[in-house]
Amino acid sequence: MAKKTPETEIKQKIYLSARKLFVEKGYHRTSIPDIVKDAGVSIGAIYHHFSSKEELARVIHEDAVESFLSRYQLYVDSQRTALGKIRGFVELMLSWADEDLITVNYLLHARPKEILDCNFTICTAEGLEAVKKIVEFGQKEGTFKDADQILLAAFISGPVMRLIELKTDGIITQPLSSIIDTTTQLIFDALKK
Amino acid sequence: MAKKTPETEIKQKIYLSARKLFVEKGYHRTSIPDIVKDAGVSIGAIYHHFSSKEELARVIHEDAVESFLSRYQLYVDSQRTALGKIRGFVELMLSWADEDLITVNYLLHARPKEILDCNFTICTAEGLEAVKKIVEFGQKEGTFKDADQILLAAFISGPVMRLIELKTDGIITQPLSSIIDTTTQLIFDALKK
Amino acid sequence: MAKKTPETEIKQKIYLSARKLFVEKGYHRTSIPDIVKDAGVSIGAIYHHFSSKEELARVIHEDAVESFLSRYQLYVDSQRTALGKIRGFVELMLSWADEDLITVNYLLHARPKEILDCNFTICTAEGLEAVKKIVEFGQKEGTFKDADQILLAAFISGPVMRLIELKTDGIITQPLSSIIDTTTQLIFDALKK
Amino acid sequence: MAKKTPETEIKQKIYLSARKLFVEKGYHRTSIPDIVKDAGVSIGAIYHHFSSKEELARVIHEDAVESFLSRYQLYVDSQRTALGKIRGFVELMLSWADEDLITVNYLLHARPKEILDCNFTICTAEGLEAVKKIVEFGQKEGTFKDADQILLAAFISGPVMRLIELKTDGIITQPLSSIIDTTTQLIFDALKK
DNA sequence: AATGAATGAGATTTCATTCAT
DNA sequence: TATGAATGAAATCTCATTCAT
Repeated sequence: MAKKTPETEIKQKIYLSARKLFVEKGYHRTSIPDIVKDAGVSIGAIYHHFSSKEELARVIHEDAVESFLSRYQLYVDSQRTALGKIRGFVELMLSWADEDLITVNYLLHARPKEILDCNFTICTAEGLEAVKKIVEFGQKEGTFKDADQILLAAFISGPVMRLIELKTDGIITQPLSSIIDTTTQLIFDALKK
Repeated sequence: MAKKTPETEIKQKIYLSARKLFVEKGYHRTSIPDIVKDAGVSIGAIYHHFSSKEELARVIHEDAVESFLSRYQLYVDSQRTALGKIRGFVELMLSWADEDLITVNYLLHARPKEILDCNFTICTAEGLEAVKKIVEFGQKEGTFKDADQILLAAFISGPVMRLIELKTDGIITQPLSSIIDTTTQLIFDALKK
Repeated sequence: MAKKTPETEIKQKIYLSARKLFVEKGYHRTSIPDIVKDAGVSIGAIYHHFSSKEELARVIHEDAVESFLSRYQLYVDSQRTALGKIRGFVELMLSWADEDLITVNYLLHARPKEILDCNFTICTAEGLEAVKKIVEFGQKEGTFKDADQILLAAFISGPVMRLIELKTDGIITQPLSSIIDTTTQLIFDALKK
Repeated sequence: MAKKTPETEIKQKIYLSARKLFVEKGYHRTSIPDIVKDAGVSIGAIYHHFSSKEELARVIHEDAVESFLSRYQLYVDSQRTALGKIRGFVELMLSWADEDLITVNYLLHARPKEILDCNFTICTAEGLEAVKKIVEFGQKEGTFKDADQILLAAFISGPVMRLIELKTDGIITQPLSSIIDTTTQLIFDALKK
């Protein structure tokens, strides 16, 4: 498992409650007392383990990015064809969302702008780089269209993100893993020459 | 012009400053004093024109939805082919984003959950319905695949939303209207039989 | 009256309560709720008039310094002999302490170090300069000893400050103005050639 | 040596760091974590050796008083003339300040009001008594003026305290022991008949 | 003796909102 | 209409202290 888990049991409880509440209610509508209630710990314990509410959000976010990147290696880098890589990416995201919708949503929606003054769009940036690498590979392979890489990348991440959103909003009810194949095919249809 | 414009100059100033700040910093990080400063009006003026901060957000949001729907009629409903409707939708969104990125972002990102307790997911709901109508049309026409409508809809809205995000983040620098044709083509390639 | 008085009645109440409490209990043992209770105003009113507790202390302090300087002009600068200036200084401090022990104590004891990170020892600095000017004058006049100016200055301010402290602590019970003459004489005996 | 030194090395470290920080930043701005950092010990160690932060302050203070009193015996009580006693007091204070400015400042400035609810003005009280004894001696001897004893006492302690303050603030840079003679002479000039 | 995780009361400050003018 | 002084609930965070190890 690539997920970095916090050391102590209490730290873990704080971490999980905070992540859940941040996704459910948003960062700003989640107060420290909310986390205290949900995690069943004291205020002091939170500040003992995390220097501030903001730092708590940052740690959660960085863990999610790290988790994404290690899954990416497993599902995408290991594939040797463009189609395989697309399928890997789709499978990574959709099955991960089935398994841990909270973390995936945190990754997709924790808009740093909402939390921090300075933009550290590590999410957008890292996510984009990862997907652009797939596009580059497909173009070198000769499988993909020669259109702008960023545009093509939007056709990989865009539909996947949208599907996860629709699952979160309860509009899609079936497991996302049941539509991995179709999704992969549609993306491929869009990108292939 | 479909945009409902506030009546007085002061109300207009409040409206524009609030919308700008909500997009720039998020709803919760924008305080009434922030709006006072930016708009150069008094606290009293804000509460004279809007009953609460929440109502201010709701008015802005509803205007954006209304604006979207009237543009939808113009660009999409008027089209008589599935391809035409896709092109219309893409053109509507991308040229609108070029023209008024703030409003479009407000529409896409104002997550009601962040603002209100009760979900008034008018955005997601309305947006989804609109796009699903295109899918239905294309399937009736016999042009589109017979896959799940929601899945196909995700291939229309997903990439478009992603492109607007990338423009907002400064990763795409060219006008979005310059990629209307290619985007349309890629969506069509994904959906067509 | 040289004392700058705050504009509104409420601001005035906050100012006076804060000054009283800061002197009585010290800056750090005086909480905002303490001031709220004593002044009979709301928390919000305090923050409406003063940007922070620290600023409240700074304003009080600066007023006291300003008040000191204008009294100094009146009592000391107007005198044309060294003895007259010493008497003026002693009278200024001791009669002021009789009249407004709180302000004088604030001036003498508000150790900026207790309140702020950076030292802005305006009190010490201003006070010292004022007293050093008397010493310079007396040396030019030929009345005072030729010892180090700072040392001589310590014989003007030191006993006066000590007397005010003893009055504050309740060890001296008579009005300080009753010992102006003797105090002046003793200082003069120490400094004169 | 009259100074009661804490028994263990760790207790000593805590004691010295606390005293230094109390003087540097004031009692209230010094937190237990500050002492932990400065002394390089654990929280537990502090509470093992001292029952509370307040007790730590009290022990430091009482040590300083005790140290003062034993020095007083040595420097003042041993003298058999009023002039000798004044010189003894001045030497005691100024050379002690050169040697251990922190302790002396603690003695002079630790305003109990800042620390405790109940006044334990041991400093003011003990200090005053000591100096008043010199005045009594000088009056009995027939050397000193017949003015109020407290007033005369203020001319012994006031200038000395002021000089130490000026040294602490960096306004006096030379060693205070270099001005023992002049200071003695000036005090004597003020008090003598 | 020594540690440091855990506690929770209490501190300062913010900010949406009201209301007298 | 328009103003901004005033309110006070609620937010984040600090810190002296306890206690199991």
